[in-house]
Amino acid sequence: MLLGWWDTAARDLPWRRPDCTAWGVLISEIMLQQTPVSRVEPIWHEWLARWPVPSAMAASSQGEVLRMWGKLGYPRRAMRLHEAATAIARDHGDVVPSDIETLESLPGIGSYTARAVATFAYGQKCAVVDTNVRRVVARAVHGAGDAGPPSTKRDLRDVEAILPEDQHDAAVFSAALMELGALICTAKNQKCADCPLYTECAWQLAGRPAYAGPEKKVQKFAGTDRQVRGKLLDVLRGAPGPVPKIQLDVVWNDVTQREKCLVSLLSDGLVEQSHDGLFHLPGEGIVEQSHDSSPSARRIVQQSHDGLFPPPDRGIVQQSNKGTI
DNA sequence: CATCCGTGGGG
DNA sequence: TCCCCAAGGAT
Repeated sequence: MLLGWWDTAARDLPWRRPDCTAWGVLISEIMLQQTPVSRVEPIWHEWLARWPVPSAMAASSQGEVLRMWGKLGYPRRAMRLHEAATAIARDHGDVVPSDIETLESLPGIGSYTARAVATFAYGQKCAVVDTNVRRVVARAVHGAGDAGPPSTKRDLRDVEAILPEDQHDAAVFSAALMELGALICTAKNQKCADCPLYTECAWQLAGRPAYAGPEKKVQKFAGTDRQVRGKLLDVLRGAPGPVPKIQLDVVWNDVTQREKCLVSLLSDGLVEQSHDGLFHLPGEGIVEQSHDSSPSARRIVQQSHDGLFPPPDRGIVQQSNKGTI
């Protein structure tokens, strides 16, 4: 069945190897949220080499993490992972927690990721429900063409109901369910002929009826704030240091949307503005050696002016380093 | 519960 | 070309 198929068909991914730490598993799970394996794998290796333990990442700036994140997308994931690393180092002895409740209390870790870490890093027996699993269950168990809208409670119950008794088997089963959804029981162009569940799949036995549920909405991207934010952040990622606002202005014509997105990036902590008016990744502002008695003290250079942002009538964001008026 | 949050590759 | 995603989470 599924366990046998796993032994022969599972991909040899680095975060599945026996010597991979729970920290390595956690990083992979965060990166794999909405991002394909092929793009995650090389970055994952770089991250593990650079930050072998959570405290190592906690010691780096957020900007450094964002740079290493590169273009994996949804950079808030990187910010939250940095936050989580800080909390793990500070509150959990630099050890990734193993219980679902504690994991879920960490930023960026929801139901899926908490259960994935508990299962794949610690071998626990618990339901792991992602979009692949929901689709496999919808077909193999319910005979539907695809999963309907998520229903956390019901989805969890469905998977718990089919989990093997044995703890180790259950963990492998969970991984196999996801792998089946990723390789065979895909959303489109599914490879039923190669499926280990072919003879018992409810969908197959029912003649593979088309999906009947509510239509799934496809998110637009072109022209959205998401695209604009991506362009703005890409400028800062590509620059070695703080940049003047004019370099951000050129990436998008619509001034209103551009300003709105810049403000939202500042609000999200993905971008910072120095007192000299330049924009930079978080933690990468201009610093100078302090003249304080304490040798390690550093501070952001401050220039005299009336405030970070100019009065509303002069626009949203300060453009020069001359201060207001 | 619906919407928002990036990105690059495949059909 | 354009459309549709690909191992979610937070609000």
